[in-house]
Amino acid sequence: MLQELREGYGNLFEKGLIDEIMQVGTLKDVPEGYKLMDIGEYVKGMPLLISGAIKVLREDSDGDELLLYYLEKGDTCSMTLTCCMGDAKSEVRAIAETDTKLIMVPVQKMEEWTAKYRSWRNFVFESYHTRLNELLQTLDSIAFDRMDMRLVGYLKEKARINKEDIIRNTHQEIAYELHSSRVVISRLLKKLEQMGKIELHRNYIKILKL
Amino acid sequence: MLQELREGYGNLFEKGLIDEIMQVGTLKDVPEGYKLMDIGEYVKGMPLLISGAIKVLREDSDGDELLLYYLEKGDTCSMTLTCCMGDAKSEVRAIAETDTKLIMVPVQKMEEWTAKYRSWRNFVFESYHTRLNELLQTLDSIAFDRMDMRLVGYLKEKARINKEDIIRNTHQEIAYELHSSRVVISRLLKKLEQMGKIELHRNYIKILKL
DNA sequence: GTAAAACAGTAACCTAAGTTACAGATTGGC
DNA sequence: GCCAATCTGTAACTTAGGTTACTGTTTTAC
Repeated sequence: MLQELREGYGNLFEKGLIDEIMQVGTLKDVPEGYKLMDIGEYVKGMPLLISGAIKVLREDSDGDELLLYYLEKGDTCSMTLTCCMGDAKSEVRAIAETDTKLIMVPVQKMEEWTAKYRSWRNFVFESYHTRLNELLQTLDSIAFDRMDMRLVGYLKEKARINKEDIIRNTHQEIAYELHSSRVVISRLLKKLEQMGKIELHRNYIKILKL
Repeated sequence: MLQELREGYGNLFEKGLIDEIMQVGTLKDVPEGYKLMDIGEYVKGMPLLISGAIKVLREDSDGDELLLYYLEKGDTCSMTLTCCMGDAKSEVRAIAETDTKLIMVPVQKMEEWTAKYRSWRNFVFESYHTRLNELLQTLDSIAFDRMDMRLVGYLKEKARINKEDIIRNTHQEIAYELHSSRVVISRLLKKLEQMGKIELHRNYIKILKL
């Protein structure tokens, strides 16, 4: 675990903090598709991502989903952060987008470290900052962009996160995450294909130039 | 200032912190409509609200606006919080919705107090928590609700914030904050009037039962 | 191998909401 | 008082995107 910690957080955290994390943290490997957290669940630990990616989703009362953002190496879940203090329930769902390696830290340490370690404070606030901004960007795209632009953004981001130019999803799955319908997504994807920007296949999409 | 501080934050903050705020904070009265912060500006101070309300808005590249949420007594701006650590620019605009009284605290104290005072840490995290959740609710309403529902929610919230059942705004102003067009808002408002839920007048709307 | 399920393409249609245009009423400046 | 600006109401039209329905193809289960 020490190696992973040093690699991802070594230049962020001071020595003492690294030691403490080593003592109370547990290294976990989660497979793609694994549900790390669901809406209404209580938060038990705080994840520090080492590798892979986690998608964070919102769901409304009818069960409609909406992708909020991805967490990557060096990120942590700010939703978790807020929940640690009061023992509040999660407002979001978190699912491993790829195979993911992370360190779980018990929430009890949060408060203590915030007082004790400057680097931890910085990390926590930095984390809030990026997460809030990503949430704002998601909100922007929903409020201001049309579906075709949102779809292009989605494909780009997904390709970046998965580090390949192939999106291994059905149209239906994409529709879920963008909170649209399968027919609409198929329609727009077909347009993108006709523009020569992507190539459509069964169960996957090849990105040419977006 | 001491009285205001005790009233709004007395049971939240410990004695030492109250003293420090007294030393470095400045009490300010801002009139309705005053712009406290704009997009791209650097954050200089952190507001602790005593009375009144502040609306927080997002703007896209075309200048289209969108109301995010209101800040009230006991609230602070979490955008400011994140900005304090790194010296980042503001991502949002903040305008006094009503005449507002607040205490401005220089951002330099943030870091120090977070380490020093337990009550300050709790306040900061609590603040993040509520703000993130409000942002999520705003996002929900944009992603999942139709404009008529959003309008009803807007009127309700505005009435609550202003503590009266009269909304002193033109249809155009409402359209801006909901990121819609005047004609659409007029249309929907007329429907609400026909349902007996509101009463329309020039420059104001009377809420009957929503 | 065969039946069932999953996936994608497409057409026809519907609706919420944005746009343009214009008219009448009220208000404010002078 | 008078003109200009502001505010609201309404009609006609457009469009993005959601819905339903029905293909044919590929994959999976048995």
